[in-house]
Amino acid sequence: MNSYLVSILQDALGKISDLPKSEFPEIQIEKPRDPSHGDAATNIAMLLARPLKMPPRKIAESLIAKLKTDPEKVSSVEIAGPGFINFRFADNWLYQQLKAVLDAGENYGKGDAQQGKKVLVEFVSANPTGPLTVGHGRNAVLGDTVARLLEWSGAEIEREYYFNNAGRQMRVLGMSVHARYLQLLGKEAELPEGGYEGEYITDIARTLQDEHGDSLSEKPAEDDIFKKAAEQAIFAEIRKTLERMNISMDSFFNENELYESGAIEDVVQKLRDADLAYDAEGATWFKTTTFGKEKDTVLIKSTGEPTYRLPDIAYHANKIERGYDLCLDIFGADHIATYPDVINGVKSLGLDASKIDVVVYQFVTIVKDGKPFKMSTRKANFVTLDELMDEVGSDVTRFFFLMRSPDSHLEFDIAEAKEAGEKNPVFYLQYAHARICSILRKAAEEYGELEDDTNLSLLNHDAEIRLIKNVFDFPGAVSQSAVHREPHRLITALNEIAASFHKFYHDCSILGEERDLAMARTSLLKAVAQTLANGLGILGIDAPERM
RNA sequence: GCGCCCGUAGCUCAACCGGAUAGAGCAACUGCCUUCUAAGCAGUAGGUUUCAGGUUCGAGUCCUGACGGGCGUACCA
Repeated sequence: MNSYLVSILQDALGKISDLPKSEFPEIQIEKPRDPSHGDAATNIAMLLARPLKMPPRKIAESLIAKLKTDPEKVSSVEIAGPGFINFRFADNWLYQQLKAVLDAGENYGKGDAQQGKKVLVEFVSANPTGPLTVGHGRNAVLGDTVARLLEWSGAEIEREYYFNNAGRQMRVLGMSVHARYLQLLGKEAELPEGGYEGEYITDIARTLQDEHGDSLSEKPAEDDIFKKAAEQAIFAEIRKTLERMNISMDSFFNENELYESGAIEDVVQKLRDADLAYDAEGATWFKTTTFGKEKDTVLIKSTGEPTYRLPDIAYHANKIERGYDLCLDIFGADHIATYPDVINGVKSLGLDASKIDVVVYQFVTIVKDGKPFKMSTRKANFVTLDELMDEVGSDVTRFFFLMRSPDSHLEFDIAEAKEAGEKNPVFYLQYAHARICSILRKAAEEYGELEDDTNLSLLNHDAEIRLIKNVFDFPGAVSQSAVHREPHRLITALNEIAASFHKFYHDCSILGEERDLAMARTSLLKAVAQTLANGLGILGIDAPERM
């Protein structure tokens, strides 16, 4: 519809002015906030006021005089306010589109903006040092949902989890298990400096005890067996947690591969060749001052250990070399500072860094017992995602993380999510879907199955028209959410559909109505239920048939 | 100090690329179940969009500067 309006406006535009085509401002069609302003509006007359040196309303008048609208599509065109041109859609067009929604079914809302693109979404990527916490939840849910949105835009998606099982963190983790293991055997042992205090460490030690008795007691704390046991147990838990949240990874990428393949050394060498890396003070540096940073950045510490930036660069280079059209990273605001280094690193290797894009989300503030709660994996001060899902389920968990803009700090009130039961906004959507399903079941009993020749033009109640129009907003909401990587936009649109449905439910009945009308309304509700189900599906949330 | 994000109703947050009278939920108050699920609907109240300038037909949105909050700014990840 929008492209139709743009094309007839362009025609009319050509007739009223002799401006060269390149000077025309882009014709924007938007949906007015206030429904009394019609179904679509354009501000083109206002944009032309300056170049044409005419008052906007005058321009709008002459534009409309030349506008050839198809009465089957547009029922009225009006000038309003400072110079908006408002269009109202013809009812017949609405009915045709509604039919199209029903025909599209579970594909309704799919677009082709990313058709044929191969996209890698990397998210979660928590190192296996402990269970996933509520803090990781936003990353996990956001990443998965953005992936789903891109799938709905036609992209071919791969979900990847990047992790590092070497390094200091993991060493301390293994030593922590070792200490707990000795304690279980009744021996004196202390957690290492900065050790992991969580209960799960003892559980892992107990498993080792069950399998090996005391035969490991002479092993040094750094022995791989402790670390490996921890990694395996923790990863198993992480996978389970993700699965519970409806998240399924396609691949797990171990940072270690980058060392084994020589990719790390390769990066350093190439940077040296490009005169962007040098040795000083026992360390190897990346000349980030070349790119406008205040200081150069250490790539390899004087201990010989790389900083995380080096494998990050190698990893992103690896992703691009694997041939994706887009590599999307999901990370928290605390990692934003490293992003330019990675981009500059990748560029310096002669790769196309424009294929990398990033979704940054702001921190989650956990509110527990009415107070902000500081979490630390190491100190075992955390609420795990599993605990949260035990309380509220995965639907509520996902919804909470998605309902706010990624740019916005998210306050996650545990108590509120727990008691959320009836008040929880996710139920508003699910309830609408369940309510429709219930009606459809009863309508099928009373009137039999839908027939193809349903007379949709019987739908002319205000509540019906509003509902139809809201359903039409869905594909746009999906594509906008995908483009901006902001799932909350989709939630807003779904909320409006649900609200319009609940209003319809109140105003219009089906059972007891004359058959033709009942059938028409049943068709409408099928379209609404389908739309809600599609939308909830993108959010990874169940669309229940009964509640 | 510098960089990024944020500041909107009592609270948590929306507002599509700069559009028309800034919207929801929660909390408060008033109505609506003999009738397809009241996990709902309708209504009342609640705002100088932190402040001061600027840009223009038009600013919550863009620019500058204050103020307030978060996160960075490591040879930690």
